[in-house]
Amino acid sequence: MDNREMILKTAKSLFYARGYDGVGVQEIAEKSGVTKPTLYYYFGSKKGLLEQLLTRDFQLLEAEMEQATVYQGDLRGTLYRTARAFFDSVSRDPEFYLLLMALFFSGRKSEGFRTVYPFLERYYQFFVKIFESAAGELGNMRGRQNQFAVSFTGCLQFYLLVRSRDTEDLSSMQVSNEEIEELLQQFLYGIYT
Amino acid sequence: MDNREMILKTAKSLFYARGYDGVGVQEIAEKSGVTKPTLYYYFGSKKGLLEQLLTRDFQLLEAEMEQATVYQGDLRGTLYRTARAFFDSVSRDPEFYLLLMALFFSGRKSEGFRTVYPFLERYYQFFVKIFESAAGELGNMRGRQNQFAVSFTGCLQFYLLVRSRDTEDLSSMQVSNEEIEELLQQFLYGIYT
DNA sequence: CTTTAACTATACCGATTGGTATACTGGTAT
DNA sequence: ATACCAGTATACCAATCGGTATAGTTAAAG
Repeated sequence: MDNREMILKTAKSLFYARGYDGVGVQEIAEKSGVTKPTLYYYFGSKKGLLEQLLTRDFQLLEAEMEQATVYQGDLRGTLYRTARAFFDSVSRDPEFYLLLMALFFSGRKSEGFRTVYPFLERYYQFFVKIFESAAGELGNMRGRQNQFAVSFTGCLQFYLLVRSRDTEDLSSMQVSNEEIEELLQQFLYGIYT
Repeated sequence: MDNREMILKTAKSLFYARGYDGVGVQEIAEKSGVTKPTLYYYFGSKKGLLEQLLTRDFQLLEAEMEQATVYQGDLRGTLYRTARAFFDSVSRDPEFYLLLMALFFSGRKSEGFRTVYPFLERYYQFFVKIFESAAGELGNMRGRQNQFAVSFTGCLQFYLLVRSRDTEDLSSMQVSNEEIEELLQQFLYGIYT
């Protein structure tokens, strides 16, 4: 693995564990086996490092979401594929996903938040698009696409969160098809089923 | 307002805006109109400051949740009161609530997370309790209390989150009774209603 | 009048922060 | 042979980090 790659990998892991502001450039360089000027040669600044990290890992995430969220006349099926893609993405790289969440919830005026915001905004649009496409199936939405998108992502997020609460080993954070079905059932028909 | 109070207030506001790790003790002291030793006299450490801040503001939050979550033979009513109390708490002190979220999602090995975790664990139990009390109404839960609690809090959280995304002015983050009814409807009976 | 305790300021600590000036390396193109 | 260039290391910068030793200052209690 070349130095650039090594730095990105180390940074992701450290940012995940102790937060963007909690980790110094010095430590990232050391644990990557390089010196600071090398890091600054590639990334220019600490913010630049985060940006390139996000840009790279978001490409995978978006590519998967792109094809999972294609509406094929069946809301439930689309949501299922989306949820499946979502959980797969996360279990492939849990550190990255939890880093995203941390950055999203960090202070609105922090560098971390401002850097991650445009990425997450685009990501969120995939979910909105699903419900917009399903307008025929859902009847008059009265602008509720956003509410649906929010509560669906909310379900996914928090399902994951509680999972990660118990399991210290993130790599085993697999979500089964049956669990997705249950989650979907509740989302579509409520808890009285 | 005395110094201690002033420090707590300033710290909350700064931690909210730029994150626990993103704010130095120096700045908190300065903006509170005191010097660092004064701050350390009262709180002992930066972590101590955060702890006392959480302890104080959590008392209000818990007191409200305590009475809102009392089950009175009616799940929907209980959830309604809980949601109402939740949104009221948040709109009374949005900075505090968003600080909680930020800390919760911050790296598992960060000081901020470790400090806030026990508080949030207790908070979450209020939601679990609701669904446990409603066992008679919901039939065999097959251990799904947690899943319900998670997805309910998830709905609340993300409803709020998207609200706060658009409105820069947090103080106007009021959620109407009608909105709560809609949210509840969806949670209980799904989106096909 | 003095002791005590709560509180606050001056001035400092070593360590770390993000970032850089400068020089050097190895390989490649002319 | 030489000029160039991507990449790397040594050594440094001012500023800030969390935290503290010490010396007041103030007001109430004995």
